[in-house]
Amino acid sequence: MISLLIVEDHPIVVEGLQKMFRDSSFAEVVGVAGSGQACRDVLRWIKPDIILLDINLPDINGIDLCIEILKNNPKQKILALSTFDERHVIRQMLDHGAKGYILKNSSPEEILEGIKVVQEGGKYLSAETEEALRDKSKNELVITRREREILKLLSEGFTNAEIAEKLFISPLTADSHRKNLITKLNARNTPSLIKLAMEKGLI
Amino acid sequence: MISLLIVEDHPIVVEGLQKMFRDSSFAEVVGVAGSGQACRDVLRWIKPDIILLDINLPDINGIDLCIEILKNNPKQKILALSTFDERHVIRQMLDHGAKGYILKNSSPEEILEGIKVVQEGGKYLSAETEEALRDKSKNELVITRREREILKLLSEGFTNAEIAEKLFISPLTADSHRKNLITKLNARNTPSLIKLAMEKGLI
DNA sequence: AAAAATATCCCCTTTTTTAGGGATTGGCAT
DNA sequence: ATGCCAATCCCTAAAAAAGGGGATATTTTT
Repeated sequence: MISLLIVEDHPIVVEGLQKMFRDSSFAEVVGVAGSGQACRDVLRWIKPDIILLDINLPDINGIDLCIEILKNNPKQKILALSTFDERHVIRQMLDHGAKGYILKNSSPEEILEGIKVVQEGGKYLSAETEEALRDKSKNELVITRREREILKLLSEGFTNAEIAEKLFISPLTADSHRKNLITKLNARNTPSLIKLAMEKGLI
Repeated sequence: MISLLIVEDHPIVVEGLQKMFRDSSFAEVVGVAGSGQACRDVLRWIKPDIILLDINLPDINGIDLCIEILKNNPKQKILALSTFDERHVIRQMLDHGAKGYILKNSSPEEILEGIKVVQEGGKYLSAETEEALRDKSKNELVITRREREILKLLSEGFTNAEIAEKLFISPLTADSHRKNLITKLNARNTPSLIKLAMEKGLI
């Protein structure tokens, strides 16, 4: 029997998952936490085989919690749970050691399959997620730290000159970064750059 | 017994709701639809007392579906279901005749309470939702249709001149709208306007 | 240690936005 | 019917961004 900890703040979703595992024969829910803090508390007493970790928690984001959990227990198997809009997070979760990623709109079968695969030491990605990641790698969207910094400031309404002052660089440099961003994201100008960046979760 | 139709594309959430109503004594689920189209199909044969309508459906957005349903049957009671990030939508749903709004992270008690209230002809808003709306009205963020249109085009990277051409207006007019938007949202310039607009769900 | 990626800085011209304004129509609501 | 507000259009000068380059350090990665 695979033991599971559900970390998820939506009672409805928790109910749905519980039901699903009660009906299955190989996994059981040994704990439920509705927040990052609750998750920490539970983990002091319970060591589940797999943690189903929602990305959107009230007190902490999924990635940070994932990092934290794995720091304390590097072998912990974590399966990320999320809605579709957060593909950018998927990469980060997997990079930080999550063993899989499941969309909340996937079928019960898929979810149970994911649990099994992860328990056996594999990695699992929902079908749709794999597509999303493929798209992502096709786009080859790689933004540097500096560019992200500039992006943030641009989104806050600063001009090249103002950004330059803040970062102690030349306005021309700030402008170069901006232009590079526009090229990389295939935007038409700064406003559309901001939109695309926000859609991709870069801001 | 109150009859319910669940319109929701996440199987987990559907399970959770089903469970909740099975355990209750006064409401029962008479249908489930995972898309706008499925919802239309179901409604041809089933007339539920209340429709629980998710805002995020794969084929149509909740507001449009809400409008459509109410056009065909103005007395239909609709309870909107959503996550927290979509406050902006709440207003619109209620304006278009939804009878209430429930957050997916509210407790089963709240949800059942909402069902009861709506069935008795009242309106129901999750506690947190009411707060959100109050905040909103404090902000007094009122955007006209035209402004929203301009906003969208700006976010797609069109210049005043291009927008003017698309909408058959003068570039000066397009610019006026843009300036008004910047003032209304208290932005510094167009890029920051886009960011704020996206955060507030205007785009 | 060499290669690749990143960050930095520069130039020029044209287009676009910004920051102030102000003014007129047409529709909807009271 | 009258008043409000949305939508429309206009002006000017200054500032900023777009579009097109190119070049040199400085990290990182291999």
